[in-house]
Amino acid sequence: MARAKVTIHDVASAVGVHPSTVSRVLNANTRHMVTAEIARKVIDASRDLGYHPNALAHSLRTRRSSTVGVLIPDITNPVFPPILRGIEDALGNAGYTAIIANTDGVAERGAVVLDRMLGRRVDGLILATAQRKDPTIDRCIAEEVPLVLINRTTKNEGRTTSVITNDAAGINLTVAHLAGLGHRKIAHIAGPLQISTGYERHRGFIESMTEAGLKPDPALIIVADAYSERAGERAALALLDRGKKFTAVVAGNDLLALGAYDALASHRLRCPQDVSVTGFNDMPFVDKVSPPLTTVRIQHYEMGVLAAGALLERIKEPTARGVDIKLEPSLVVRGSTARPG
Amino acid sequence: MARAKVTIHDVASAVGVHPSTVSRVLNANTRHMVTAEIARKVIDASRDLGYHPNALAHSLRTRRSSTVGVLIPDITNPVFPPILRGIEDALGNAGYTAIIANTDGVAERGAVVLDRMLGRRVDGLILATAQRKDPTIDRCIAEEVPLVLINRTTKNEGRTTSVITNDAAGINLTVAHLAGLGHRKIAHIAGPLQISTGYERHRGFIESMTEAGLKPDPALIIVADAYSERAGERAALALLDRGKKFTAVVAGNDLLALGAYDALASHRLRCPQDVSVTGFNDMPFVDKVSPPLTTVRIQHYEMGVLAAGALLERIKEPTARGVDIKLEPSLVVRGSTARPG
DNA sequence: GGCGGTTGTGCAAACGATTGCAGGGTTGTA
DNA sequence: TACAACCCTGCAATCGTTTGCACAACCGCC
Repeated sequence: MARAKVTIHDVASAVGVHPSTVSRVLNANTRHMVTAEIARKVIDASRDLGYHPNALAHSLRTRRSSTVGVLIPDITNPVFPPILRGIEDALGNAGYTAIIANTDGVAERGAVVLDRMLGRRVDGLILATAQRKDPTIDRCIAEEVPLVLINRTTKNEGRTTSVITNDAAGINLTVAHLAGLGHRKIAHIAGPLQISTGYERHRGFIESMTEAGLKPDPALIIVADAYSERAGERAALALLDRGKKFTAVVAGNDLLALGAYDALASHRLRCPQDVSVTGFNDMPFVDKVSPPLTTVRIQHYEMGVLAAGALLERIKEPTARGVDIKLEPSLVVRGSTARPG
Repeated sequence: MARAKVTIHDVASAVGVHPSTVSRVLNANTRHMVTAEIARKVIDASRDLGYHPNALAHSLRTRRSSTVGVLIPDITNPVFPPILRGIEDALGNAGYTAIIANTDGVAERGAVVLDRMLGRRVDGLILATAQRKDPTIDRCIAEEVPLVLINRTTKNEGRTTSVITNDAAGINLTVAHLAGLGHRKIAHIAGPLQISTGYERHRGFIESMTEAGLKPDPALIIVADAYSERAGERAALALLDRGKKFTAVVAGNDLLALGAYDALASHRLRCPQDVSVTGFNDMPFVDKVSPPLTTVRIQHYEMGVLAAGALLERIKEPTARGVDIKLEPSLVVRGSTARPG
């Protein structure tokens, strides 16, 4: 009842003190300024009246909203929920609230979403949408909003903080695994190269092949236009159309790998007997697909927690130089890779 | 630059008018109050200065935050992302922002999260966490916060609005399908009965069995203690332990079904040759598991959109009587069901 | 030319909190 | 007893908008 109404004034007049006194009592680090007895009365009264502080008024006055914005491409992509969960848990513990928005990877949508967040006076931002060259990021830097990039990073040297995976190392694990099984003709379905993960994994692929004593064949490398099953299927079909034989395909992420499954099936190729496939991310349920996907495990939840922590740091210390936290991935071998027929 | 600073006052003094005039210009439905020429000047100036309205101040004054809270059990459960996407898309179009929080289904966490949301003065709430008897809901009703339940509903007659699936009808589809294949000994792994989905699907199971001319056998019905894979596995194992034979199991949702997969496998039972399995929700990627899961498809995204729409209605018309929107599910037959051996 | 009716703008009080400053009361010391 | 040093509490301004009200200027009309 009446929750909408009771303010600090009501509590004040109930106790018979000035609103500022109530404020001081309710504020942990000014409470010592007021007599214990009055403090108790105030606390009792605010409980009895059902007082709940108005965060809006608080934020307006203090210029801190205890809110951070999180931009992701699409919550429907299974990589993100665990990351978000990590972010929310860590922020929640610190008394912060996350506002999440989907951009679908289109810059224009990102801009309006960003506007909305800045309008809400978020204290900081976590971006999972970074492109290697990214106007959204430039804008944030210009506006001096504390910023942390997650999962993907950008070209900006030292101007941002990021929490990412060692993508090249991850790909190296897959290539080494496949080479160890005896594969020599290994294809690569790369993610979009304007995204750091696509770029780095592609670079890692070429390096790892060379390292393994294999020549990366340009005819066996194709770049998908998005991180989605459909894009993966299209890319794999295009690869098959080229007619160049291969016994394994390293996909830029799990969705692309699942798309490749479909393409192979439509060509009556069996996985792993005819073609081995690897993914990247170890997103939920890829252990249950058929065949269970061999993939690179990244630390979703931890990335979220670390990113949130890093952001809170930056909010406290906005001038600190950006750091790059790089987590090491691991290989999870399942049923989608085998010796070449 | 300097975004933090420029306010309506700055724009006003730049143009040489009073702040209230600027406010009127920037507010679509008061703009007609001011001369076209001045309006143009104000608009130009606010663009040039890079003015962005402070949503906090706006909300404080108008008592509308254009924000709604969304409570879900766990974003990591794949049913929710599509629902959330629907909610966010619909809210976004209306200029509203969603704040999402996970409760893990524990009432206490729900209470603190709710506090936080009310503190932020959300204009309304969407709950996907409803229990059949739910203190959170009672509190919302008491506080007169516009409320919409999604996916799960509650006992409160007519006091709430909800957007749910016809759960009993969905289960009926699976039972009819299995009965049609020739199954007679059909088991049921129910979801928690304090949740409406668990309750309704359980009720639907019993009805459908009777309808199909089969006697529901209490020894073949077990209630899982959560909607999770592990709970599904435990329940299925317990069922197997009872030693009573069955040739099909109707699971309360997809996660329980996947857990049942594991339990069957550990008993060297093949699906669907030895035991058929059905799920509920048709969550993403269950078409890719092995065997592809026969399940009940619900309209995730649409539920989200409808719930958001209904909430916006209620915000506009808070006294309107609650309605219950019930969406019809459909059966998707895949590889996990077959004629009994 | 005076008068009622628009029209457009300014004024100032909100919205609900926080906080620097001032003042009244108490205590301790000389 | 007087004075300095505290310790509490109240006062009032402020955060950035919105909005009811007052008021001045203008219009047309008789």
